Amino acid sequence: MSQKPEDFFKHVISHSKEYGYIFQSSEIYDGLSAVYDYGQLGVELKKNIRDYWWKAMVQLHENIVGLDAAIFMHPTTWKASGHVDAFNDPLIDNKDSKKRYRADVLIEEHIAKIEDKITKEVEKAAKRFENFDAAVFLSTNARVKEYQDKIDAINARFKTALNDNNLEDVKQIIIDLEIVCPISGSRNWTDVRQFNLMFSTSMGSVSEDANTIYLRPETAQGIFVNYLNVQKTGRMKIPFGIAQTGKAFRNEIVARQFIFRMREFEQMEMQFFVKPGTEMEWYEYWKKARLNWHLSLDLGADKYRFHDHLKLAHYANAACDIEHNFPFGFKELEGIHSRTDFDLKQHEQFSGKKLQYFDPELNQNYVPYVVETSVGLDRLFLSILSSALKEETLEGGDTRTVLNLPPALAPYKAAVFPLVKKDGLPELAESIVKDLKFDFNIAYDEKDTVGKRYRRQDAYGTPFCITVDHQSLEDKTVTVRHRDTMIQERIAIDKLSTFLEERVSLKSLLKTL
RNA sequence: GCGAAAGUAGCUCAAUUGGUAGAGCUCCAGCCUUCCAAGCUGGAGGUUGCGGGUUCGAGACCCGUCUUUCGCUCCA
Repeated sequence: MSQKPEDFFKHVISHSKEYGYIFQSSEIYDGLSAVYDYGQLGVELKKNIRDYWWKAMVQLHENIVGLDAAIFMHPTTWKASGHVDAFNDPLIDNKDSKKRYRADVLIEEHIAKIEDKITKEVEKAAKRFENFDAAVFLSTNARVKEYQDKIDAINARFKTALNDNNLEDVKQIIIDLEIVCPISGSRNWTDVRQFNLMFSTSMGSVSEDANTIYLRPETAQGIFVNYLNVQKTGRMKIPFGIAQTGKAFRNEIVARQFIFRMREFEQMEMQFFVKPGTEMEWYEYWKKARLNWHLSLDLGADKYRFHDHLKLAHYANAACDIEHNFPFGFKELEGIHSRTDFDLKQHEQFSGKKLQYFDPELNQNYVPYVVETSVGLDRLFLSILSSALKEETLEGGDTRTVLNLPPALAPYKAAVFPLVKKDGLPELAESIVKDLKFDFNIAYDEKDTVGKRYRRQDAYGTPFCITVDHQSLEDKTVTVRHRDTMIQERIAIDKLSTFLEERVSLKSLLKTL
């Protein structure tokens, strides 16, 4: 398509709405920012993607089992995971440069500058004196002490301000320290605001007794807190995995790009528990396995790439993303992280419960290491929909809009048409629908010319159209028209079920893995 | 959150310097009976995102607000 990426993305969005894939939430009330609903076709596609992932992960791996943990979790969970601290960033804007900074980072950078001065003093002194003892110098030199006192004072004040949630004082610290914006060089700051990326609500009907609880910002913790339950009751032996799909919620400051970054979204995660020291092997294994899964959708190998994280999160010793080429460029689709034993250790510490595994081969206990695969279902949906949407120019200059969805994921597997709405053709067509509908989601349409109906199903992404004509009454065969090639072939009615099964079932897709 | 652009029927878009809100497609009911969106007849669908202001008169101008896309920012 000779469209600008931006225009193509708008086309994806309008197509999604026009054909019932995605609607904006609460649209009649002007919508809710960055929240979307899945329509009648969208819910089918989403369900099929989820099913394909689930079967590929759980059904095809005897050492992976499923879980469905609640969205609400004990508040301490989020202290242990680090989300309470990490998701509470005090932010401040410079009014002149319009740049936003984390207030704590600005203050820490200021402290770092003072520390540099100390280092320089030490270096100077080291050159001047023989037998220089840095430790003695640090504790005795007046200038160094002055610097150090300054640092301690700032730290103490900042810590108090944060603990008391005293954002005015955080701003005052920045003003008192005469911190300037690196871009504009000005001290024209806004107030400090706290952005809590976790949604909270209260549990219990009596408000005084109400406990603040959070809507989970990730599904992983539900797996970690249940890891021992599953291991014991499922008699799981390491290495083993726990898979889960479900909603997570993040109060993003900026949530945009259609369903790419939503405030409410669905994750599909698998946490794989391994013996410490073997995690890199498994990390490589899952990198390959997950990329392979994406490639099986046949949307084009050039649309995927790995992006290795150079800066690792506090919990990880290796991490990468599988990125997909969205209409707005390569962006993260799935993350594969080697999370070490960080999460389980944290939960051991905060809960006081042992979360260890007894390894019969080693005859010893240990906290397993975890390799995580985490994919956004909504992002996957968007990657498939935007890769599948095509505006084709046919011979003769005609254009058609077609969704080349992987057949196994398409909302409708086939559509059945009577060529004309008389002569008993609708009755025969309906009897075919009746027969197929137990195994496949089938559409029926008898309105408008058959060509128009074909194009309508192309826009839906239906891989096959089955047309009943007068010959069908004679010899019990029908025309099957292929979505992608538009080629037609004649098939016996009693062979339809097998024909579809081979081409549109999840089984056919799973076998390619 | 800052900046830019935009918001008119289900979709894509019109509407002279401010002067009666329209078209195509879609949809619905019928006619026609045709294997790739194109025939005929009729019909439905709108307080122009919302609220206020200027004006004799606002879809258009001004202010506010909501939503979307883009850039910056953020993304444990």
